[in-house]
Amino acid sequence: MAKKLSIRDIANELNISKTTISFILNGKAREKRISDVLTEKVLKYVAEKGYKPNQLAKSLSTGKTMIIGLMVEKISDYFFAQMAYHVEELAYDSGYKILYCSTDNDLLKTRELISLFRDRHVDGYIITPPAGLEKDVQALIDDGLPVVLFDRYFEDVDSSYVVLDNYKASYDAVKYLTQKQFKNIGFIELDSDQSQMKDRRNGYLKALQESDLVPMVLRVPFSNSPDKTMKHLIDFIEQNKNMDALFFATNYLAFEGVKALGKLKFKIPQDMAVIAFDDHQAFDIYTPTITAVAQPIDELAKKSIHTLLNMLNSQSTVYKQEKVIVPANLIIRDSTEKNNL
Amino acid sequence: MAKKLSIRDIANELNISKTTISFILNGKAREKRISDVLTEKVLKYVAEKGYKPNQLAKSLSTGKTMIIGLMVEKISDYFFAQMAYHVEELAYDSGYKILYCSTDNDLLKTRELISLFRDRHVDGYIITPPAGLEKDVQALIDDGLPVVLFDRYFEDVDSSYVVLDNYKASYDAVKYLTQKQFKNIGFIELDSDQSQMKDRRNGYLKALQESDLVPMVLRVPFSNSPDKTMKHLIDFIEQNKNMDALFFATNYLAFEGVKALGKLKFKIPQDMAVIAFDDHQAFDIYTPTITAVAQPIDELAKKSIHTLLNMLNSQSTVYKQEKVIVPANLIIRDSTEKNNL
DNA sequence: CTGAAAGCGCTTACAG
DNA sequence: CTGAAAGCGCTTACAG
Repeated sequence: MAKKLSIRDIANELNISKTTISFILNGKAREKRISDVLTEKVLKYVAEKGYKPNQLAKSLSTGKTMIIGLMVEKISDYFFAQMAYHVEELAYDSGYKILYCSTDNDLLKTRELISLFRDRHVDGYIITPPAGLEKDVQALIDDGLPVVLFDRYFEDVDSSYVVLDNYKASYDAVKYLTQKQFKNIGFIELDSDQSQMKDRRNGYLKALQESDLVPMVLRVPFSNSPDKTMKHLIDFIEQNKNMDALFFATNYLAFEGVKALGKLKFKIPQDMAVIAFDDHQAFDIYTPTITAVAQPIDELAKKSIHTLLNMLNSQSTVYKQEKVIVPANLIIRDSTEKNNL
Repeated sequence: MAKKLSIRDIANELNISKTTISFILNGKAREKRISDVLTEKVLKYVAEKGYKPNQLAKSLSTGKTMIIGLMVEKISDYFFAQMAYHVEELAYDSGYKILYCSTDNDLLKTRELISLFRDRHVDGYIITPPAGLEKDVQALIDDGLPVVLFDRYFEDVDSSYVVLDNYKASYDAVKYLTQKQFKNIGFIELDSDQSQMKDRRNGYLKALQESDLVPMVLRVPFSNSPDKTMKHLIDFIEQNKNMDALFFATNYLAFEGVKALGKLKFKIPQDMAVIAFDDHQAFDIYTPTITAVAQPIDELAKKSIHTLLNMLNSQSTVYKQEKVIVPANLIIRDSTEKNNL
């Protein structure tokens, strides 16, 4: 490999100092009152030779890496994959690159990953935190590192975050069902106390309460195999014969639920209406199409990056911690439209 | 932020040289014949203080960043998202981190991204190259940088790659249809001359030829809107009334195709059998379930990382370029099983 | 067994 | 207007 050109080589070649070149390359020629002639000459030479400064050296001396650490629950999940795509695009537009990792919602793994990212001096963090990460997030903030939590937040930590309005989204979805005259609405959620789940549950409960309806809730253990989840679902459906609608707290649960309903020979929506939280491509092609609470992922990504960039561009390291709550869209499809049949 | 401990601080504190500490930290204590007592002392101190070496400084002096550049077509696509997840896991196991980006299959964008990754001195590359990237891949190889192409390859470039056996997978899928007595099998592909598409098309043509059947091929322009794609599909289906089976070269096309068939009131598989290339979660829950050619993504990811790690661990920078071809699995579901009805 | 010193390739406070 | 020098925090060839 042809040895890469360094700033020193250029300095020698052009018989000027590294300092001058560095100033010119960093757009400080004017500020440092370097002659236009010299500036031109250096810029021309650099363009000709295709010189690119070594970012490692630059980072070591400035302390900035221009890298954002993106820690999502699982990059392969539809929601996080979309998020990653949008975040990447916006970050690159601002000159930042993305180092990513999946936490698998595992506390110890996440701690390890934060430590790795710190060793690499990433400039800022976008994190979907697993339960129990409060102290670690606080530690990042205390150390003056820009952090934006995403998808969920901690009530006890004063951090920036960008989340969906899970409570209202869930409330609206259930309200829609009650308006459609469904009376026995089951809720199927993950066994998790993270904010996003809690808010979804509370929205459901609130909407039922307003109509004097009785809650029926199934909590599916987090780390269940698909088979076990299926069994839980089937039991739940069979034990609540009077149910006429099911609200699933995640799209994954909805997939399993729809399969379970199929096995039990339930017709959707005649025998059971279905709404899923978190939209998915597949909901639009399935027959019947599935009504879903859609998260505006591009919007969530945009707000996350903007919030982070604001912190990165701030002079102080005591950041204003911004809380951003984004409304969801209820996308009505066939799985709730009994009357259209 | 509490100033981070550096190797120099430790040297001062312990009254020994940075050299000695560096040797101990890098596991060269034995080799450098440093006393066990001193080694212990240093290790203990470091553990106590939670000292972590600055990776930037380390990278600058060793020239290794322990970062792999992952350049996929689009991180949000199911296939690439899965790939990213598996690659990440395996890379982290070997101490590597992942810097990722989406090429959008855009040649200029990809060139720009390679340049950015080079500036950051990533140690190796996994790339799903867009058409036209031959010279750039060759340049990386010539400069002694480890590169593994993924999902597609260039016939004219002697590079490592890991790809599916697209030709055989496609041939087998069509062969399956002919054995099922389908006689008029249409093929719907993207208008692309990249290796993966070409191999899929050729496998289809070969299988038809062996049964003396007539090809019917629709090429959908790459950058079409969904609406336009839909129109192409509907026209194609209407103009070929005799078709009894459709083979889609990508899962995205299959989604659109299934929608189109729905609009035209075709029943699957009675009026039209369907096979999709590249499996998708949704194919298993759709009614009827969709037969698909599945790519073993974990296997592809594993081979890619292993191939790259072999190069990274090699002494020489003139690497043996490995070509890995992975077989696909035909997953038979309801959309091809007329006789079961 | 251990350390002083040079080097990786940048930036920037300071001096003139 | 421009440059010599110190510094970022590591590694390692060399010397003893």
